[in-house]
Amino acid sequence: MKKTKPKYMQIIDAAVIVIAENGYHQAQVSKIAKQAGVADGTIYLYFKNKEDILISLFEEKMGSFIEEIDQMIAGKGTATEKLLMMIEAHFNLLSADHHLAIVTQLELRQSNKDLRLRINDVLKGYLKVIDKIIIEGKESDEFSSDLDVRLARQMIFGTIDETATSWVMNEEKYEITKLASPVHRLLINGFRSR
Amino acid sequence: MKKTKPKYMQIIDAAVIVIAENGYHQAQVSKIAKQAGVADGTIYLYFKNKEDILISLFEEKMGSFIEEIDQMIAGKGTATEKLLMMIEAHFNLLSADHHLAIVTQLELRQSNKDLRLRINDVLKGYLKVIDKIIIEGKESDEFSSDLDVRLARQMIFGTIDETATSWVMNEEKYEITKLASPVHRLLINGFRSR
Amino acid sequence: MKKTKPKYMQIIDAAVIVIAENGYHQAQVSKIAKQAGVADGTIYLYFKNKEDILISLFEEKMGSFIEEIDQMIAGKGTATEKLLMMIEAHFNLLSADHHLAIVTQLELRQSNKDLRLRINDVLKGYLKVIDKIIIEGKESDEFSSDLDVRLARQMIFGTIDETATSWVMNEEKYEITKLASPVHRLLINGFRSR
Amino acid sequence: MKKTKPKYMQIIDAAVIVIAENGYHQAQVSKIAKQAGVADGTIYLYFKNKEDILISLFEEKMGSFIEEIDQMIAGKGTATEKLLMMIEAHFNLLSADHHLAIVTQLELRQSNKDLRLRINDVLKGYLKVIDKIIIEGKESDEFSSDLDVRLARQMIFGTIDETATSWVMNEEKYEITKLASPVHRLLINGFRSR
DNA sequence: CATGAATGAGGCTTCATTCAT
DNA sequence: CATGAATGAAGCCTCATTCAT
Repeated sequence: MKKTKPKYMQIIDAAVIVIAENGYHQAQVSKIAKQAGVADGTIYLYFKNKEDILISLFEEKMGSFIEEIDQMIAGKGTATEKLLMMIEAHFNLLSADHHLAIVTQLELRQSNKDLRLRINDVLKGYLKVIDKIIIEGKESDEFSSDLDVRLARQMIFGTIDETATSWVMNEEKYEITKLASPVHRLLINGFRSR
Repeated sequence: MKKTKPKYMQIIDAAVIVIAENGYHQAQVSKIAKQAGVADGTIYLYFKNKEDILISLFEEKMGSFIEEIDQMIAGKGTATEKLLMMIEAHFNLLSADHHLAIVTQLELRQSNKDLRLRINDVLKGYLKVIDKIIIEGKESDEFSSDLDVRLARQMIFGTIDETATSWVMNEEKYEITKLASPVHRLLINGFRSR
Repeated sequence: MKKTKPKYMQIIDAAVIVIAENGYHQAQVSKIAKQAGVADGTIYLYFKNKEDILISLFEEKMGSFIEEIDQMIAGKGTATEKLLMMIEAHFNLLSADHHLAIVTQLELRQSNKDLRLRINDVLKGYLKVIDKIIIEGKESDEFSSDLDVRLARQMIFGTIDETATSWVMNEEKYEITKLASPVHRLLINGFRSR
Repeated sequence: MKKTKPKYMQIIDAAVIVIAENGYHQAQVSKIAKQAGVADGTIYLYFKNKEDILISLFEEKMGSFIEEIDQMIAGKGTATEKLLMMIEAHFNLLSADHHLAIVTQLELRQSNKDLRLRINDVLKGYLKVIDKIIIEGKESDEFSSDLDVRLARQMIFGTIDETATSWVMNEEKYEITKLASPVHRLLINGFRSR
């Protein structure tokens, strides 16, 4: 509904820019409104409150990304190949959108516990995709049959996330996209049945 | 110096409890003072400002932990064994101190960028310990000679951190200490030369 | 700009009253807001901070006074007559506004060095007006040709200021406006060429 | 009594230095104590409270100055000569003690109304000396018989004070002692019977 | 739909003073 | 006499949200 109105995405995109350039705690509603070219009050016609902007931001940006991933890896290829595709897609996304990388890896983590719980809800979709790959890998005997799915998922997500955060913190001095393959190899090595 | 005065640690311990029980943004100085059993102003005889309490908290708790780890793994054992000791020590620390686990895994991450940079300085000591183990493992041929140290470090740290955060977020429903061994095995599998 | 908005002067007038009645150090922002009939936060829509209220107060009240004086004495009359007009205008201003007299002669002097420097900037305009009169008097030979302008200025300003301060400190028990003429005579006697 | 103890003057001298170098509002009791080489608490063995230090400071420094003046001008000379001696003594005092000049002309004026009233009590002794000179001058017919004593006193004090304050504000760039004679001449011109 | 002026709660920090040693 | 660690009251300012226009 609201989401089809042009100002909805306009405000979210403004929020990404403002947060990336000013930091989470300096991203006042009035600043986002000015960046979006609307009045402060207009924000509240599209979002319940400030937290709602941030949740929606994460849902729109990461939610659509997760769906893409899900479709991208549907059917074709082995679990090993799918994992590579996923990591590559993840690193490509961050590499392509400088502002979004800063916001998701650094700034949004400063949000309070409530907001982080809501963000985790969105991430659960991502974790499910990871779980699907792991289970598929175990069934196809690519991965060890006694591989603990939760641990493997935490390893994959933790490694990708830490790699991405380090890269952003180092001011993106190197090409993160080139890390997809070696990261993938390390993970697969750990999971492989032998 | 300051650190030998009993009130210094008294205030830090109070801060851990107050932050864990009320959350980062609800941890007012007055609350910490009351918990420590001192007057508000007394805090400022031992700490420059509120941020200084939090930095000191992290330095005292994690800094000493890192030193312990460093000494614990000095000399004895293979890199593989040392990595296990480190993971066990990390999980034991969090498991033994419920409040500290919440503070370091969840609450302190809400701090602003300045504080997080200072926290990262402390963590660098931890990352150095990890690096030492990795390099030792490569030299002893336990780990693959073409293992990228930075990637391996990010994999180790990311996996441990994500495992710990998930555990805290799940309200510590399971024994995280039991995860040390399987986490270790997964990591070693990934690094092993073959 | 701001200055045309009614609340701007409303807040400044409130500040004069609150400072006069409570003293400089007891003039909290919340008290000024209440006196002005606005919320505390509204103050900060019109002033950068508390100091800005006080500077603006002085600029508005004295600044406009100085401009008035400047225009009043433009052209018409001798230097001697102009000096009288100036002294009368000054005493009339204080006499007409009890609160303002207290604020400018007693309370605002308690401000810190920064604020006092800003206040001095405003006063420089007044000193320039005085200087103009002195120079004119010297040129017209009303005043001695070897009269030191700086000294004469300090004598005029010092005498007026001390007279006013004494009057306020004596709780305005006598009519200060009646002092304009004798003060003027004394000063002119001192300056006269003979 | 207390005043004969060496630490009494030690603390007052420390206060002058601390206030001159840090400003009135940055002259904390602890800073004065450190400068005096005593413990904070020791201050309160010699002074009732902080205000008492400042009043005592003014009493000791200006009080003794006023007594000196009073004796210096006793008997000898005309009123005109006495006025010159007084102005010279005043300017010499400020010129000889840089710190004291800053404290009395700039910093102590920031004190609250109560303290300033107490300071005025001390100054009354000075004003009495001035009054004596004026009355003597009127009786000897040096000054006009219809000279208003209060106005003349305010003129003398206001001029001296403004001259001194301007000199301190201009960072004492010129020799204030050289101004005694011309200031004196201007005042005498104003008062002279003719 | 859109505006933007107005609201008002809430917390970190300073520093004069005390008093047990 | 002297110390100095401890006290605790008190205020400026920010910014998410509302609502009259």
